[in-house]
This record gives sequence, structure tokens and C-alpha cells, in this order.
Amino acid sequence: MNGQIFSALAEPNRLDIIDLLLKGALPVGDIAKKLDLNQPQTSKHLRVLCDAGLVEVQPIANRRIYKIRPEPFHELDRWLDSYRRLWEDRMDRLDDYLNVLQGKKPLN
Amino acid sequence: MNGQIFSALAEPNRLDIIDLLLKGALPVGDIAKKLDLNQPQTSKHLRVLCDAGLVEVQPIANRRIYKIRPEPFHELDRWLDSYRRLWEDRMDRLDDYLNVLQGKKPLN
DNA sequence: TTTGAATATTCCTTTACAGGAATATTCCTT
DNA sequence: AAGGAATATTCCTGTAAAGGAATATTCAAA
Repeated sequence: MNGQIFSALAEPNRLDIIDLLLKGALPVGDIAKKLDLNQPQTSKHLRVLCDAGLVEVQPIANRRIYKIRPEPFHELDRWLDSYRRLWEDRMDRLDDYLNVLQGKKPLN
Repeated sequence: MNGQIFSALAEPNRLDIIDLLLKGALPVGDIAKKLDLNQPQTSKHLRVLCDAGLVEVQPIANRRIYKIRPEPFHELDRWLDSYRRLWEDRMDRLDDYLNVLQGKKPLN
């Protein structure tokens, strides 16, 4: 799992941007307006999201239209998958650890 | 979507801790050993994960066994859900925006 | 009740990063 | 070519957060 994705989404405004772009691609100005952000900070946030691979740009005339890239979300989904399986399989091996404490099993 | 979850997972060592705990609950010492971290930093990271609701503690004698809490992961899953639907439904409304540019549709 | 193991906390320093303001860039329009 | 709109970048400053080292806390065992 690529931690850069989490870093990018950790910033509240960037998470808002992603949630906004989920509804459709938008140019910088619209994003800034809708989220009540200054244009420069919006561009900076979009840069980070771009570097993390979460969004991509499509220049149209003067504007730069930003849209979400699905890949990182699929990666997130796959990561959650491994979590789901382990969870259903009783992933909290607390009982196992209790055995360890009682010397019934070695600690690797 | 709670951004605190992303903040907590944004730190590489903390993501490692989560991935480790996915395989089973562990006390602080074992986590530190397996990830080659100092004990104090490990405790600090676990504190952050705890505050974010990603893990919980169960004290056993001297040790404090940390295990993953499923709720935040379900929340993440639900968040990804809304993303999935929109994506299948052609969420990149680039065409729509092109119409906007041509003055065929007002910009909300 | 002292000792030691396991863990948490505090203090300090350094670094990363977000926001503001100003400026640069790009590209359309005239 | 000049002007203006949309966007990106730079510089600066403040703040949050991570790591190291030292110390405090908790609890079991003798």
C-alpha cells in the first residue's frame, strides 16, 4: 500500500477536493470557488494530489480540468480487501497470544 | 469521511504497524522489535492510532496488547463505495464541462 | 517493599508542510 | 503585439509533528 495516498488525503481541503471531483471533473477556479479556497492554495493542493496520482489534468484552452484517477482507489480497495478476509477469519489472535504468555508457543 | 484516519495512516511506520496488527494482536515490545522501532516512538505511534480509533488496547499483566478496530475500516469501505458507484456511472463529466465552455449550460 | 520488565510521557530539536502575498506563466482574444 | 483571464510558482512565516534521549509509570515477582 502506497502511503503517499494517505498523506495526500490527510489534508482536509484535499479530501474535500477529492470528494468534490467525485461528482465530476472541474477546472481550478471552480474548485476554489466551491470550496472557498484561494486559487494558489488550490493549485498547490492539486499539485500534491497529482503527484500522488489521485488526480490528472486535462488542459482545455486557458483552463486545466482536474479529474480523479481510479487506480489509487482500486489500490485502496485491494488493501481493504486483505483486511476484510483477515477480519472474518478472526484476525485478533488474542487467544494465540495468551498461549504465548503461558509458554505454550514460542514468540518469533 | 473522517480525515483523522488518513492522517494516522499517512505516517509510514504507523501504516506498517497497522499492516502488522492485521495479522494479529501484539504487545508494544513485539511491534517495536518486528518493525525495528524504538519503544517510545512505538508507543507514541500507537497513541495516535488509538486516538484515531484505528486500534484499541487490552492490558494483560505488564503488557498492553494492541489490536485493530474494524469500524474505521468499514468507514473507509463505505467511502470507497460512493466512489465506486460514481465511477461506473461515468463520473468524469468532462463532456458536460465542454458544453459549459460552449455556453450550452450554466455553471452552478 | 524493593527490583526489574514493559510501557507511557516529557522535553528538546529538527523538519515538513500549510497558508498568505506577490509574481510568473500560459494562452485566448482583440 | 498587447491585454487579460486562468493557473502555477516562489518566498516567507508559523505551526504541527516525528525522532532521540531521558524519565515516569505500572505491575509482577521475589
